[in-house]
Amino acid sequence: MTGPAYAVLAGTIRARILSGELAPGSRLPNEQELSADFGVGRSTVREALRSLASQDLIQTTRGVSGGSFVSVPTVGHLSAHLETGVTLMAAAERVTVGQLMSLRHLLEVPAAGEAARHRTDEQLEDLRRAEFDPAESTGEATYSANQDFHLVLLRATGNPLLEVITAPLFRVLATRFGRDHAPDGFWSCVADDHAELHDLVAARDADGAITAMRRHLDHLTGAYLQMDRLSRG
Amino acid sequence: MTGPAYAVLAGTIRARILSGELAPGSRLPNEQELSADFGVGRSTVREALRSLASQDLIQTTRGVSGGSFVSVPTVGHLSAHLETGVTLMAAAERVTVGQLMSLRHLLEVPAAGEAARHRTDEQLEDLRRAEFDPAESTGEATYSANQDFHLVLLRATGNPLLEVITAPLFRVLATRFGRDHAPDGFWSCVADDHAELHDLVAARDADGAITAMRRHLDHLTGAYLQMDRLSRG
DNA sequence: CGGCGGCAATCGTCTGACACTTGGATGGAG
DNA sequence: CTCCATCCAAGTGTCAGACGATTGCCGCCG
Repeated sequence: MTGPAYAVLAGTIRARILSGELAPGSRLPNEQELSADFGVGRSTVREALRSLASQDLIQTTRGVSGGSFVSVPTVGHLSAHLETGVTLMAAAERVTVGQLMSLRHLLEVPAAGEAARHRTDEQLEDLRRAEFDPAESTGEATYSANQDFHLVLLRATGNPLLEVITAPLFRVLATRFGRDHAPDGFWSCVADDHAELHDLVAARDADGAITAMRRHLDHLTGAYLQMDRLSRG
Repeated sequence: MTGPAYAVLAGTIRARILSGELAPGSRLPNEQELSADFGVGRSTVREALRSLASQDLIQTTRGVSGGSFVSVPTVGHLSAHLETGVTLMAAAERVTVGQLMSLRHLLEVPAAGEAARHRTDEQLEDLRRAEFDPAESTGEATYSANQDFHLVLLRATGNPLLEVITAPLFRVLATRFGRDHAPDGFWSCVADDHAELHDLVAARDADGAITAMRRHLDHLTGAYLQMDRLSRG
């Protein structure tokens, strides 16, 4: 094993978690024991634990019943990590707006069909709540509701990975363009598209939802590309 | 600000990186300065830095020219994080083999078409190198080459996000089923599919590549599902 | 029986010290 | 003048010890 002791230790524990030797929910030895077991100082142990914690592999609590517990990363955790990574890659111009939207097409168009087929009544209700009236709400609320609509639709497919992967993509786009001045009629067009999608999902019309989503994403792509050109001069 | 000091500090620095205030490549103050600036001990600073480092937001080196430098996460970093997350979600049975393969379909089938359109001669050569002869190589080598073939194909699309997202999916499947006993003729079928895909990409036949990839993934799905049923009894 | 205070376990934080790594500066040999 | 070995300075890496903060439990007292 090479590298600093904290990295070696983190790698060792990490491997034990990944291999299932340390089951989710189980408790790691306390910091003094780890320190003694591996023959390193407690600071070194703590640095290794911080490393694991920031990857959501463990969770640490204080108090008499405290300690470090193996935790299963949630959809939200994974999604958040992916979002920061994609944000930075986009900022470094290694990823373009067109590439982001192209991936959304690949994922969200079939997802709309799946959602139309598998949605529950409760999910349909969630979808309705995520609609908005562009004439009444402020920019902040519309921009948040816009994300929610797509999020709920992804969730209704029943495949959690779809949400993990796709949510970061549109969150990156939304935080980048949410504040900019959108073209005239953009938000009302979005609201119309969402309403249409809602109705098609309600009717379980998978083919219709697929077509509508494709058109909706085409609208978004056009608007985003236009805003992107403007912001770059 | 709530929570432990190391978390607050990590969040503060993290926000400065995400906002662009700390540019990629720039150097953070050394640990003593950070300690003084934020009024915390050096151990606390170090725990915050380990946290950021394990998210690939900074990179720390030793020596006189050492320190912590803001770093842009690479495709490999992101991909690796996603892989561990998906591995754990799959282990916790929150994600099924079918769902993993369904996502591969969504992403890799169109990717094959894109690769056929945009591939360079060099990438075609990489693709050829990633083929294998099931009669000659051992299980270990075939299993690694199988991954490489799909990886190279994704890379040839020119969209780095496609690789980031898709590579973890098939790596998870490969590490899970790579050691198991595959059905008779599985590997030679895979080799034939790869050879066919290579030829279609060479001929820049996008539609053909799409069809071939769809069939190839159908083969894989069948084999994986069968192995999955066996391993569960 | 219920509230309340102490108690123990554990993490959180600070201080100070020293070892290790690295790259440049220095100085002598050829 | 060039080249190589050596020393030095700036950082991170690691350890030991101490004390504070938090939390849940247990026993005491009303």
